[in-house]
Amino acid sequence: MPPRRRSPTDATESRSALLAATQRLMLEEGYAAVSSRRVAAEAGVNVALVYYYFDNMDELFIALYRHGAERNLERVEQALEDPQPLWRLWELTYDFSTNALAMEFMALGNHRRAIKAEIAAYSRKLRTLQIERFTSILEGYGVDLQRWPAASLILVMLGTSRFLQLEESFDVEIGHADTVAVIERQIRDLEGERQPVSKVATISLRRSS
Amino acid sequence: MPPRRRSPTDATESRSALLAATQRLMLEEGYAAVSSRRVAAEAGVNVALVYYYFDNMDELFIALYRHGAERNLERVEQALEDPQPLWRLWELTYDFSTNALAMEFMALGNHRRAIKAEIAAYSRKLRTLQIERFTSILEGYGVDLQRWPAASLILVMLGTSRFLQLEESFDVEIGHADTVAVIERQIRDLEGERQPVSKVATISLRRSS
DNA sequence: GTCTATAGCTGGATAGAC
DNA sequence: GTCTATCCAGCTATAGAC
Repeated sequence: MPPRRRSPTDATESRSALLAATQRLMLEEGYAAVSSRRVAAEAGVNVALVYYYFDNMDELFIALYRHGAERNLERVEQALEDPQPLWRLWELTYDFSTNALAMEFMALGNHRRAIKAEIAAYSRKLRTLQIERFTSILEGYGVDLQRWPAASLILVMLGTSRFLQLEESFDVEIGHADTVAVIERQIRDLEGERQPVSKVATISLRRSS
Repeated sequence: MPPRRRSPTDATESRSALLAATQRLMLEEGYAAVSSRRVAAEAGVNVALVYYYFDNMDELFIALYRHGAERNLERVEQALEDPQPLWRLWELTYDFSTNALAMEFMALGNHRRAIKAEIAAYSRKLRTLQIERFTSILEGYGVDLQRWPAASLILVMLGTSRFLQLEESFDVEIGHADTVAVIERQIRDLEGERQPVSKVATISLRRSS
């Protein structure tokens, strides 16, 4: 393919195009494929613009991470307002693209300090929120929190779904259906049959803010 | 540091040195740090030797993966012979270096076909073995396998421990102690207090082969 | 804001001497 | 088996014209 040229009228969309291209590349070819040249070509933009909009490649990654993190936090908050927060959490973490991107960032953060710090800060914030809210939700369900602390249920769900997805991206699916069935049965025991996302929740969220 | 020179007498240890250096680099700095030049320097060996012993970098990675995979398979088989196989599986997957390396390989395999295929093949083989053996082990414990298929217990354990470790490598540990406590309580319910690795198991394994 | 041009580095891989 | 030398590609980042 020839590099996509933007129409001359789309002004300072370049920054967004670079972010979008970075995400696309990370998902399709892994973070190692994201070089200034490739991301620029993919965005249909000149290489030098990468350094005009971002101090360096790390900053580009961090900008993308923050953007995704904010969106994800909003989705989690919305899920927590839903009448079936466990079902929503499960759906959220079983969403492929979110998860795959998170994995790429973790692999990337593994050897880049600035990115590592960013991920750690966000993860702590998110986890704290999840535990706090699920503690009262599960209490409402009559769960014995001494035996089953909210943190343990959340981490088991997150860990399992991430692991299943990781394996699935390698076309390994042995035992997955059994595992999903067990987890969904446990959720059903607490929240009943899964219902579609409640629109009421979104409205009440708006009302309360 | 100056590159470590080997004593002139150590003959064809170069190959092993390269493999060891690759593993060290992957663990300490991530797979992206493994270049032919760096791995050669780290092993105290000339760059050209990398291509003498391995067709290309992918083959070097695959050779290292196979070596680790074989060793791991042996350890799993030994764990399955132990009187407390669940405890042993838990310990094995909660071992840091095994896990960290596996993660690096997965990130690497994510965008290198040859490596991806290697990981997939090994994972399927390992999972099949684990499910087969744990099905009869759990049956012996009186577990209701309809409600709790062996695969689901194994995958939840593996997924959770991997996730906890991943987070811990980012210094995020919120809720981890609670989660570990819950899982270890469940194991204790089935296998009693954790005992040190049984030597008898190793002997009986030898006898039966 | 966008581009060209370029410096300076690191990478994979090979040819050929010893 | 081991080494030197080398080719060529791709990368980050900057200077400076427009």
